[in-house]
Amino acid sequence: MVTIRLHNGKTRAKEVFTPIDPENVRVYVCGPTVYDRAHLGNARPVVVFDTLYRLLRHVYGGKVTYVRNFTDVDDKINATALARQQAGAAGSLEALIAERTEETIGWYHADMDALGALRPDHEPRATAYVGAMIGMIEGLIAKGHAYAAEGHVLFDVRSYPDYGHLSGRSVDDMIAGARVEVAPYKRDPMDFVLWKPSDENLPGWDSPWGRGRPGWHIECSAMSLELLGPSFDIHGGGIDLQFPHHENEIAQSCCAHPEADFARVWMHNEMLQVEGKKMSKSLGNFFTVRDLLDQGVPGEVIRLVFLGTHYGRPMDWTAEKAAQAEATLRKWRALVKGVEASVPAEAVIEALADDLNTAGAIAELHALAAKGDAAGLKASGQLMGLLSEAMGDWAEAGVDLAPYAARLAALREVAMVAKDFAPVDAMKAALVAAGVEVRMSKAGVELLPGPGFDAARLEGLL
RNA sequence: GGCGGGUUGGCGGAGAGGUUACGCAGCGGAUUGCAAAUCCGUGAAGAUCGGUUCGAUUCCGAUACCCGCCUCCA
Repeated sequence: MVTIRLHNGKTRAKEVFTPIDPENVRVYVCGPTVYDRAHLGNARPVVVFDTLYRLLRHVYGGKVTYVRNFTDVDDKINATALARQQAGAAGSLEALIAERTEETIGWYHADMDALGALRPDHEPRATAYVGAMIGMIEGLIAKGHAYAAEGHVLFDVRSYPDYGHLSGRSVDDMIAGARVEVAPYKRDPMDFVLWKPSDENLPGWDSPWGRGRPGWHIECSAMSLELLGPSFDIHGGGIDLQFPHHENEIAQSCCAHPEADFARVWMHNEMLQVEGKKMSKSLGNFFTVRDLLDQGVPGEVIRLVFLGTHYGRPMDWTAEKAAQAEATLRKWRALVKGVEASVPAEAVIEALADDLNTAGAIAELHALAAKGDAAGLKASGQLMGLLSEAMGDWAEAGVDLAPYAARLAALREVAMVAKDFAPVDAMKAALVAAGVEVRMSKAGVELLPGPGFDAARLEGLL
């Protein structure tokens, strides 16, 4: 059995990973709020934890349960639906909200599929678990960890001494530096909402505290409990969620089930950056996965760029990296074409097992390519979600280049005798201009589609 | 202000207390009608200042700069 080591954010140390139940390794990752297209930053945790999922499945023989939720209760979704209704869209607010979340989930699936991310075993929607959330909130009130006030239910952070442990903060420090306005009904400024009232313009569910909707944090606590139980192995998400979201999840879940561990290992991916800054709408450096795909950047290329940097470090997205990744993948794809995958290389598995050292694993892929082990390269790449048949269409020419190769070879034969290479060079230049890589040797002529290949520009070359 | 992360060769980016990361680019060579591709070889590093050590880029401390969180942004 391969020893997996993971950096545990709870202990701030790299630890040997030992599953609670090797027959069912359980992972929960915070998924998207489905109000709009996923931006490139949203894709990083997807690729990171997809790679973890693939590794765990490889090591534990597929006995892994991976849950990633959809947050479909959110004020931004409500706002979109309300705006559509006010613009004259037909249907109830609930129906318009459902329409919005449905289309967004569809986009999300399409975009993440393009990155080679496997679908998780469960993708729960928060709206389907409101009953479980209400039950959990009732339990917290009964245990003295939460209180109702003015239609809200709040978590009492002072009732949980470990509050702040994950993010390394003390409640007193947080209050000192807090910039939030404190609602008058809070017992402590850091108390957070478990349930809040909804007016008639907002979706709501009946509860012991009146018609309302759940707070964000309780959603993940309830869904992980329902699908994975009170103790599970790994909880993942972006580092920006560490506080307050994950801190609050821990408080809720550990207070509701003090006998259990909740998540044993916490993994956080660092932020994706563009030009050295976090991607955000306010900075104007914002673009979606779909934008890149539409620009012709293949999902496989995006994935390889992501895997080039360790998940725990900030990663800068640049066009230069995309170009290099594309060139690398073209080379590898040419090498593994038509080859049957064997088994993933030991060195690749070792690298991945070392806290998901994907950059190290890529170095091993280069080593396999240099050795000419195409079968091992293919299998190893596929373990990392690369080099699959399904993702490879972008690297294909889409047209048969053989006739062009034959034509060029014929011109060359003539030129060799006539000592006039002008016609050969002219055709070669045209092919290169169309993005074709031209390889001539004693053995003959070989043509391959290269970066920026454009079949339309082959017109008239035969 | 509080908390956390980072600073590696021209660029990207890892591991390791002492031995080549790796990729791209560069340089030299083989090969080629010329190229491309490929192959062989090769130079180049660890923010600054201290400390521990026989030895640190790797451990510890300080300084500088960068980034993130503290706002339901992954």
